[in-house]
Amino acid sequence: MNPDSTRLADVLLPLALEGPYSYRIPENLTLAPGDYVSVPLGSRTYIGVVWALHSNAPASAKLRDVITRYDMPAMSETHRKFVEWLADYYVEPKGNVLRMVLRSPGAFEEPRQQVAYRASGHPSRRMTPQRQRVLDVASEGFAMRSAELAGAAGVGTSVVKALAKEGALEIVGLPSLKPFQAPDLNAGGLELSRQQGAAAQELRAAVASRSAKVTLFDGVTGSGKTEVYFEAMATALATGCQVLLLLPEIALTAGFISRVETRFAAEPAQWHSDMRPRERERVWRSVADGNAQIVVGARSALFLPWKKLGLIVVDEEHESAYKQDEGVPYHARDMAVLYGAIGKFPVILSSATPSLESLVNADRGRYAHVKLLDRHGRPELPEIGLIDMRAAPLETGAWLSAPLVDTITATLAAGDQALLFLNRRGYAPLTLCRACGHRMDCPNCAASLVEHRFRRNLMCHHCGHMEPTPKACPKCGVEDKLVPCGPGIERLAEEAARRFPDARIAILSSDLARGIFLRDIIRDVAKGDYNLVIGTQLVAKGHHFPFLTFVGVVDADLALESSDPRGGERTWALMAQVAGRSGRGEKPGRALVQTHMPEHPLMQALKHGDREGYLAQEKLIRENVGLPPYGRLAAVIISGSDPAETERFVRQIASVAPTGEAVAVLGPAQAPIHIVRGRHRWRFLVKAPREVNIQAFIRQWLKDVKPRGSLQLHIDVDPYNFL
DNA sequence: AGCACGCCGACT
DNA sequence: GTCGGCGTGCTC
Repeated sequence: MNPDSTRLADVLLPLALEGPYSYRIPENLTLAPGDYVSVPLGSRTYIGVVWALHSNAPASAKLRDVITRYDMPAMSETHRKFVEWLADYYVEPKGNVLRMVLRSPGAFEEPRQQVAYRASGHPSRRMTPQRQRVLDVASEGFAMRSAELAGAAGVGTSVVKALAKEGALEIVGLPSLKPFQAPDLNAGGLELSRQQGAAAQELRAAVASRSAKVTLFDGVTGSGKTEVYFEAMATALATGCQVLLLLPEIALTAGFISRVETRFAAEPAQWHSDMRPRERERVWRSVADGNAQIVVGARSALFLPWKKLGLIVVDEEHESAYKQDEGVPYHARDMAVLYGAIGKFPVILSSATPSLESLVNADRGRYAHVKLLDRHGRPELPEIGLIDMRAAPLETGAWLSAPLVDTITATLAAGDQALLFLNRRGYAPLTLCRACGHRMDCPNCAASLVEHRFRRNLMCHHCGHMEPTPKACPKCGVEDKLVPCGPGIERLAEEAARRFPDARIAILSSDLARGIFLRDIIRDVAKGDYNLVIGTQLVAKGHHFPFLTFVGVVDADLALESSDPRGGERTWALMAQVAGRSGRGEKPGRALVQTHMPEHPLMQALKHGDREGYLAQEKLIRENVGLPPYGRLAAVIISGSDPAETERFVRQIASVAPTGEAVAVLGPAQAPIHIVRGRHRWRFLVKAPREVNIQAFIRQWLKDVKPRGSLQLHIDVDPYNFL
């Protein structure tokens, strides 16, 4: 017997499989753990990763052969461990996690040679003006692709083709994937203030320690955190490591990229959901072979096949956008910390309003804590005043109280810019029939439809269902009796136009009328073309409006009213960010907040700029009830299309829940929006002390539970919404 | 994720 | 009597 015939490779496949499958290694192949291979499975072939090598055949399996090994650097042991630990932490099949790594299928195909053209020096036999222009452009020396060349000469690609055929243009092969330039570590560093210099020194020291040290970098908006962590990145790059700068998807803007580019005199690799396959492939391969040294990316950039990652910076670490809620529900900030622990490299978490989780980790001494104050020596928040809405009666159809209106009038009169913030898209969140009382609800969800006047329709914010706004009530048929209830940003704009007829109003919302681009509006606002800005959540994120001196918050109670225990944390971060939009120029900023509960500790803390007091209170509440970060939490979510069948399944799961341990299983309860996309949703919450392995508990509980038919079961470890 | 096997409704 | 719906389960 040939001893080689017993060489086996365990290959992990990007499928919902718990573990790898074994394959025979053909004699002409040499494999090592981490190699990317293609293997047969059923009637198809898949790309997988060699997880282990061994020689003892599993008893039952009918083994097949590995087909090929891809000529690509192997996945590092650190990265493989990362996949395993992540799968384990989120109670997810390893193969599902691998699938997130193999998100660039093009990277495994033979790289197509790109064809470019250059003037050969031979003239064309039949010169035309078009041909002359193409040759003029082509003679400038750079080889260009046909579309670029034709575009620059203002002709069609057929002219280029014809010249190439004649020999007047010669074909050159371009390197199939353009390499990334190496960063220049000393390029565009700005002069740092003394404060910033000290913070940079601390971060550099953390990076230089080359250990799994996590630093919470806590700096006021406008304090120049970015420039400071750039220095830490330079330190890491100097040791020959790759650096990942994670941003919430929405913050990945051209403006931010150009700051990185200026600092390091090289365009960083970018990674986000909206990339073309070719660029995706380029970045994936460049990360694998180490050519891409700096990657600026959204959360999924964690899964790039890092050759030698040496630092992760998580900007805006408190952002809920880091929590993925489809597929594998991972939290990118937490997984960045996990990667650092496995790869033994530092991680920097940066925020002006850090999450309670990170702050408590800093308190416990698990994270280092570096603070940075405002450059102008301003307090953390601008002056925030409260308007007690119980004492400020509103006319029907109006949402702006007299003090708010007066302040805006004064602000505009002074030639300054004001912002009105309302975290609600559309015109009105609710539409009722005044004749019969019918409410316009989504046919697929247990939620009301939101009227959007710009788009002239009613829309469900949970499933995307849309229907034209009807004239007559669909229930009783009476016309013109449908009335909008409550404000959305579009309706607020209407009121503002009425009250401030001379204002130049800009509306910043994710759904605008067709043909209007958010980017253009944001630019014009920053230029001062508008003096009253009305916006939803997205105005809160990082835009710099130098002329803005006043912010009015129309309804500060929205997040607090929901019974989600994180409502307070969210409200604080949102208020701090929104209020922080004002006073970024020369003049100090001011904010007024409309609330029905001015005596609420959070509102009082906002008024007094007392973050520490608010945090102490919030920590106390969480600690008393054992919520994160003082306890562990996981949600078990069951959904199904048939209500009775779903409930039966839920009861069955409830009946096998282990009891009497330190772990509490709360529920089942219907989810807050109990029908979404026609699926009925229930949820259990599992609450455990920090020292308990909650994943093991859930695995044990659900090991024999099999959702059948339309039923689905999802496990969400560290759910973002507690309720 | 595919794809095949399997058991219940409307057709040549 | 068959064609085919997609529910279930397996793939090294």
